[in-house]
Amino acid sequence: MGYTDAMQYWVFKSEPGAYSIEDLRRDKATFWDGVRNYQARNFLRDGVRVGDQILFYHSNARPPGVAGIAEVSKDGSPDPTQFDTQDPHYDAHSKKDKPRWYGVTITFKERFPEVVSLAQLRTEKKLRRMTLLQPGQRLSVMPITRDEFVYVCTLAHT
DNA sequence: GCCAACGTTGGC
DNA sequence: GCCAACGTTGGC
Repeated sequence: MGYTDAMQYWVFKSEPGAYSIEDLRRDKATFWDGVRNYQARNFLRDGVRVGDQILFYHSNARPPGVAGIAEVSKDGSPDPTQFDTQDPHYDAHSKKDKPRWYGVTITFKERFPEVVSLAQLRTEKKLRRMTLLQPGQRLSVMPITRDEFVYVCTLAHT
């Protein structure tokens, strides 16, 4: 990564029952697979780069919210689960020479002392424009600004 | 468990 | 290309 690279910031969502920040702490790194939405796929394939910073969000949790931080450690590559007939994310329409779905590798950085809840995020005026908080926003991978990333980290340590 | 907001599928 | 039906997401 050179000095000219502009670091980017993202929210990755996961249901903690499926894969939590604690799982990532245990594994140290993981391939982020199973994303089956084209807009999120485009981010993973074309936007997310090594060194980018990630807010790790727990969805369908009590409470839902940001549980910690991860960092991208490998650029996008084809998601192997799309070719695995035994995997719930198998996609019969995807071809090996033209993969439809991508994932990146992320590395554990930090588990917050407490989850910064969605409810708290909504009370923060500085986060009003954050993609995560927009009505109907359901993407599992979405971009945020550096300021938003830093601010959520501050909240986690206050 | 409910349901609103989306995305996808498939008939036409 | 339209759009109704259906499936999924995810907060509450």
